[in-house]
Amino acid sequence: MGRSSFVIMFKEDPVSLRNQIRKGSSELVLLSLLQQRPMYGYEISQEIARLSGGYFEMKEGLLYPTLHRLQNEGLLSSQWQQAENDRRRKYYTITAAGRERLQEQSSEWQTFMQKLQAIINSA
Amino acid sequence: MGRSSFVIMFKEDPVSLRNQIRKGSSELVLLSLLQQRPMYGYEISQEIARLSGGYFEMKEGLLYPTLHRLQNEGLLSSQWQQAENDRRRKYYTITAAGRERLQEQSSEWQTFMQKLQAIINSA
DNA sequence: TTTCCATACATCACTAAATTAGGTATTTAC
DNA sequence: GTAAATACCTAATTTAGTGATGTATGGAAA
Repeated sequence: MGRSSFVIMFKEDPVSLRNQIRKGSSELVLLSLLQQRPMYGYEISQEIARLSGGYFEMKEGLLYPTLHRLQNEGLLSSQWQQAENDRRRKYYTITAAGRERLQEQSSEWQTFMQKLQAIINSA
Repeated sequence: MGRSSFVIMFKEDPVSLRNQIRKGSSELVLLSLLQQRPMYGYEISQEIARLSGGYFEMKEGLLYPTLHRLQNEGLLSSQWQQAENDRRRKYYTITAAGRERLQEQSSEWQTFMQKLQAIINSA
């Protein structure tokens, strides 16, 4: 915050639609990103922010447990790798089962959008 | 189940994308419906199922508490009414604040769709 | 040189939306 | 007469996501 002076701070509403409806999209987001190329956790979180122009951010407390779960379900595999600067990174790769799941999730997402739009536009 | 015989039952996956991502859309759905006309709880739950072709269903355990919360926040008001058949119905009407909130939620939903689509299509 | 930020992984207590399962009461259909 | 539909409601539980914290290394600035 630095020189936190006489400014009223607005804590971002934790129950905004954005925050609420995003729930459940984590799996789709992770599988989508990893379909492009293998990535490591920290990289993923940055890509999510970058691609959405800062709109989304997946916090570590959700990111890592979710990656572990997806690997556990056989949708991802992981390999430790050493970066040039000697930092350890765990790269996640999407599996065949993961690609299948992604297809399902994708079309489910399309349907969901249409159905919700139907309700919103029913006026 | 009735004559539960030799049939493998497929319990609907409770963690499908549909079920997961729907979380958080309740407020938007309710405000959208009530913008059209005042409705009572039971009617709302049927409209949601009808408009989405059975895709969505809002259970009572979510519907009623959410209606109460929205009324508490000043987004809805309610009036008891007697139907012809003498059944009591509690009609909910959207308030001015509710209409404002609906506009916010609507445009937030549009943004959310675009941003998520950007990630999905980033391949 | 030590202090701070960024990188990179991870877990844990908590919050709150949604589910499941119960309850009351009246009307309608078989 | 009893089962299903209508019509309201609440309480215990589950679980995705948040916030806080912890470990460790690398690089930049002071």
